[in-house]
Amino acid sequence: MNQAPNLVNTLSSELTDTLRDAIITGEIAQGSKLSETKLAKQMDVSRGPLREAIRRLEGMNLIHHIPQQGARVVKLHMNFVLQIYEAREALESKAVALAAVNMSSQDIDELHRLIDAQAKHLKETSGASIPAESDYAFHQALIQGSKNDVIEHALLQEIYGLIKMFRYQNEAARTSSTNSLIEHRQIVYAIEQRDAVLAETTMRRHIVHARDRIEQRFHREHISSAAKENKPFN
Amino acid sequence: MNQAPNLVNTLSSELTDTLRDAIITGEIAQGSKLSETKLAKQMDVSRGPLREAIRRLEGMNLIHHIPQQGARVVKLHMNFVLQIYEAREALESKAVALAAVNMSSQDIDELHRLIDAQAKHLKETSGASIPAESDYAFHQALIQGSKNDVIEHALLQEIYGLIKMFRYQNEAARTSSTNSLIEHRQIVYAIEQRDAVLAETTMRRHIVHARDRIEQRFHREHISSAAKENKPFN
DNA sequence: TAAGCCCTTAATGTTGACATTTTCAGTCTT
DNA sequence: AAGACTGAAAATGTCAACATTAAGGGCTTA
Repeated sequence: MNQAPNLVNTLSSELTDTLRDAIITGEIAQGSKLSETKLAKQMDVSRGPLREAIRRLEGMNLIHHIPQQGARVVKLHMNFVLQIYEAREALESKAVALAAVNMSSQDIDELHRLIDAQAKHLKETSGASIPAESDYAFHQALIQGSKNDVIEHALLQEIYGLIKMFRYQNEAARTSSTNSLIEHRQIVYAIEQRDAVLAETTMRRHIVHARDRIEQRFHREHISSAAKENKPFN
Repeated sequence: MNQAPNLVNTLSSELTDTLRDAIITGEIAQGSKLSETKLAKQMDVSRGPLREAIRRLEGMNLIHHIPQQGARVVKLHMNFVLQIYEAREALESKAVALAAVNMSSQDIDELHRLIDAQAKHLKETSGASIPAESDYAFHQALIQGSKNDVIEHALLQEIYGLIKMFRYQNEAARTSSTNSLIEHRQIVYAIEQRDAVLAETTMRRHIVHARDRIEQRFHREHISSAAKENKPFN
């Protein structure tokens, strides 16, 4: 009598989620040290599960750990953010190319539902930006549509945590309105046509656009500053 | 009086390396369970550091862990291997495109040294295959030449462990002789010309070739077997 | 004989204490 | 006053024991 896919949350996995969210939202600041003893007291758990959570977050690129010195939250330098988007470009463009081949028609229907929800939201709020959660849901559906576990793991576990962190802590980095929706439609259209090359190209452009907006915004805000590469982004 | 970048190996990191090698070589078989209690006794350590090592290997995709049930070594199905190579294709082709822009001339000199060593080896052994270590060194130099930490991490921590595991446990999957060397030369040439597009295209072809050889070999060896996708590779 | 239940056993999850290393403040020396 | 040394305090690394959950064998029963 089991079968049920274990909703049982182990303490260590709960801690992972809690810390992950705290890092993404900036509740735990970039570059700040994660003291095991302090956190353990503060959250009223022992250090064992906490250490495991930290190891996992290390694997998610959210934390940098130095032996015998402890763990720190990563800092989102401009260069680092651009590197994140380069990795995302490589992986997610490949993901949609595979999705164009591997998605079922039910999977594609789901894409339409997600896009329609975005369109409805834009209409109702008359042109504001797409909610972050809705955008993630769309991209996640695409990524899972690739049916490639390795790419899915790399994107969802290693890349998207960083992207969420960056977007959450940078007001202006939220996905921009109608342009994104148009690009989303183009991607779904390409997948519907089972056109892997078109899907890949369109997604690549979608991400490069996002990357370019970030770069331009940074240059606008730090025009006269030297050594801009090593300055923290916000 | 320190500065020295800490050669001090913590026990948990030593365990990580030991287990990693044991998994890659097949000393610990694919799909077999990693019992914490048994391993701890066997290696004469406590379970704490061992658990951390297992978490890290989990992040490297070498181990699959199910809460309350334990950890198992991954199985290299054909489909999984092909997925690994698809992820590698996406990431490493982007890596060399970036390397063509970002590598210093000293970095490129190093590439030449690595290739010359391969050529020398082929000459001396008259056409045998390039040693695995030499091939890894070359690809690692390229990847690090991208100067992109995210891509580097994804490839070196998540992908290459699996590739080494696959190659080590499949005699015939070793890199094949002179063709590879030619392709290596072409990649270095493209980087020297600072031609990102050419470098990317050449690397993509290099990896697709490897992937195709794997697929063909599998089909040759399992012609009449149904459900070949879910059969373990070796 | 096969299916289901119970109980024993063993494994994973968690905790608190101990060991070792790092950090840092205070002192001393030049 | 600047720098190096010393020692106390705190942090990370490690260990062994406890708690809880899953796994396996034997029994009963249909």
